Amino acid sequence: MSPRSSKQFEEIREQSRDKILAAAFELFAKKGYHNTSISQIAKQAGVAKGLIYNYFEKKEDLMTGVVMHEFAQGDDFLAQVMAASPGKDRLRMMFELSFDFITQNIEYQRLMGQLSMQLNEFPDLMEMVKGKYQVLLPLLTEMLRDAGHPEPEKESIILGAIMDGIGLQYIVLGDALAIDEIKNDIINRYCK
Amino acid sequence: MSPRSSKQFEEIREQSRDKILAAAFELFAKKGYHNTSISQIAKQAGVAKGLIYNYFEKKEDLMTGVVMHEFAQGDDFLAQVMAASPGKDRLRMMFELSFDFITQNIEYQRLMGQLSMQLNEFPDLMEMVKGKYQVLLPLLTEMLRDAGHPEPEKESIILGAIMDGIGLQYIVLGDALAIDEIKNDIINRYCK
Amino acid sequence: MSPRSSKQFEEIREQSRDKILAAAFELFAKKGYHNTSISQIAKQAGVAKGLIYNYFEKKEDLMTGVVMHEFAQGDDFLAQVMAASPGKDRLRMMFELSFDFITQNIEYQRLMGQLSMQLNEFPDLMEMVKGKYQVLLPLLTEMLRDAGHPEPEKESIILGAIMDGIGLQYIVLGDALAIDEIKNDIINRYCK
Amino acid sequence: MSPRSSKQFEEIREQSRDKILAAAFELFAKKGYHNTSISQIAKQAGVAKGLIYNYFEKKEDLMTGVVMHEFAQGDDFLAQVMAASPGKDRLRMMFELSFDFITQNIEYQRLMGQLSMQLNEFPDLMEMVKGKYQVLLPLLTEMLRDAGHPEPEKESIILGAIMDGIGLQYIVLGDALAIDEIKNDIINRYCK
DNA sequence: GATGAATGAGAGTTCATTCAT
DNA sequence: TATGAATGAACTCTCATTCAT
Repeated sequence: MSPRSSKQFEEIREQSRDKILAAAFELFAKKGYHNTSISQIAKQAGVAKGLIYNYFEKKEDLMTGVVMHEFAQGDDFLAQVMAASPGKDRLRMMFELSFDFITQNIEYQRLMGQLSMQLNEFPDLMEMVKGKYQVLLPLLTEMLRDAGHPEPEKESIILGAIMDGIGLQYIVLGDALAIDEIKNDIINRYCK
Repeated sequence: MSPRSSKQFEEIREQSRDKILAAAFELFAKKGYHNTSISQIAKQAGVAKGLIYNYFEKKEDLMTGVVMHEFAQGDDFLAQVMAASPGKDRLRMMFELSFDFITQNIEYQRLMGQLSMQLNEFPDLMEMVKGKYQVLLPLLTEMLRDAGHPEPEKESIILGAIMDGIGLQYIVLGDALAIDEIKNDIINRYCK
Repeated sequence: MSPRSSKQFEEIREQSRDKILAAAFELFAKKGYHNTSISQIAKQAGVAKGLIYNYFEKKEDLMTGVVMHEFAQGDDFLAQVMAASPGKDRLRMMFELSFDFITQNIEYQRLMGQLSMQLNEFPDLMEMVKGKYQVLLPLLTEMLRDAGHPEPEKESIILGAIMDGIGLQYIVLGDALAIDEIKNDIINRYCK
Repeated sequence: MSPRSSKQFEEIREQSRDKILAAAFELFAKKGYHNTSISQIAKQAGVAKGLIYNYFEKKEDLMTGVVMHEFAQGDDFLAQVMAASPGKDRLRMMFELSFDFITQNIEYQRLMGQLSMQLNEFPDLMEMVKGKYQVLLPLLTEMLRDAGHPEPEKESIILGAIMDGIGLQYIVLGDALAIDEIKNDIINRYCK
């Protein structure tokens, strides 16, 4: 009957929090934020409705939590890209991983897409998303410069738009979009 | 005394329907479909809540109605593009109008963006949107061919993605996106 | 362009009123009073919704109108019974017509049934229905007396209950009720 | 501190459910199903409107719940009848209890009456009501046979109709129906 | 007499949030 | 920490009724 150590509590908290975030992510992405109820998230997470409010003050905070959690995993993505040697190799690696991501994490895409269209609803996230763009764009510029592109500043903007546009179209068209051919085309263009 | 003629009734109906559609469009775009209530639309349109149901069976039908109404105006866009002489001129015209549209009809962009992220919620519109893409892509291919591009099929897909991506980024970043420079860059690339 | 005579107006009024009453009767009986909307009645009657309010102040009055109209036709029923010669013949005629009525006018039965269960909702009709009972019961007593029954007062009450009960059961059970056998049994009992 | 045990929850649930059912029963019987709103039931039960939907998915299910609850109590009635010794005594007991029931549970009568007139609206209940009839009729036949009636099959049908008819008339006429005299008459007829 | 667009109160229902345990 | 019963505001949708024509 000894009281649990604060470390044990911490672990329990983290486990519950993760279960809730995972459930929320899946449901928000699949059915949309407004079509997902707290009850459904609780059921999916296997916890009681009330518990969610121990970790998140409002439903909106759940969305914020989910997005931040997913963003954190975006760092893995970046790390993998950066692990490749600078130049065309790294650029190719970036494309490979990006196209894999687009096709395999369509849930994530959809969630971010919803978010982007409704950023005024989630003011906390607005800055975070904008910041993400401001961070990624220079990295992309650098990759292009390393790969020998003559106008890396201009090109990075265009390339960023291309990748966003492909993600968007994949959400809408699904496999009706010949994404493998597009991928090859893009790699040929930028990595010779 | 005598009842209104059916033509009179038709006019009245059209006016009311238009008021409702305009209000719904504005609110759906600004606040999102689920964040917009029928009451708000009614108030914005200056009609009673119940009247909306004389024209649209369900809230979902309002969304469908709005999108179809906006799509119809997309035909004007196309007509203007086609009015330019084939070749680089037409391509340039397309870019000019597209960038104008992106910056001036951000409401429309936002509505379409939301729709794309939530297409499974509006099955009627799903097909319409896909169909739109299938129609526009070949036109774009043709314009590129007329403009002397060596690989118009491949390029049209990339160009489509670019334009979608720019629209998406403009929604998120707003004027933080240097859209005029992008426009000039694009025009230089494709129209020499 | 001569003004219509008041007699012509009267005819038009009566036609419209009858169409409305017929539609209301059918729908009230089939779907129930509360499940029938004025719009549905108007459509079924082939008139505009507003016209109904030229003839009936409120929806409730429509119910009253329908019931009174149907009651009036109950007089035909009575007349037919009375046309038979007094005694067992008349009683038999009453049974024949009653059972025919039960099986053929189930709509009417259902309407009256609803009404009976909800009389407090239609105070105007309350007295009318009670009055009907007070009128029919003595007639039944008389028929039984003419047919030679030893205790016609008591028996008429029982017989009235029997007929009401059979009607009720027929509404619920439909053809699962062996109504022909019951009819024969009853006729044997009362008409030797 | 610690959450309530599931047994505690169950008790709470049962109490609330009963309050709601009791309120719904009273209001449905008095004012009719369609004239009773969920708000009124909630107020009468002393709970919030939303709570009702923790226990019943739809308003229709409330009706089903009410009827099943009342039916269950009908078993008590049967048990009491069966407690009397077979033969005329049991039959007399059945009459005594039935007439008591008719005059004392007019709410129940009215509810069942409404239900019968609107069975197509409650398909779940339809079968239950028919089943009830199929069960009770043979019991009645048996009682008549035990009481020495020469034609118990035929008579049970007539007797069932009589009792139904009396109940119906009592709903409509109330105390204008000389129900005590009828009761004595019936008992004299069937129990010598 | 006849039309149907318009109104708005009120219905059934959902759901984020609270709270006693 | 964890539970789920309870709340009530807000939602979508219906419909009796009105009224200008």
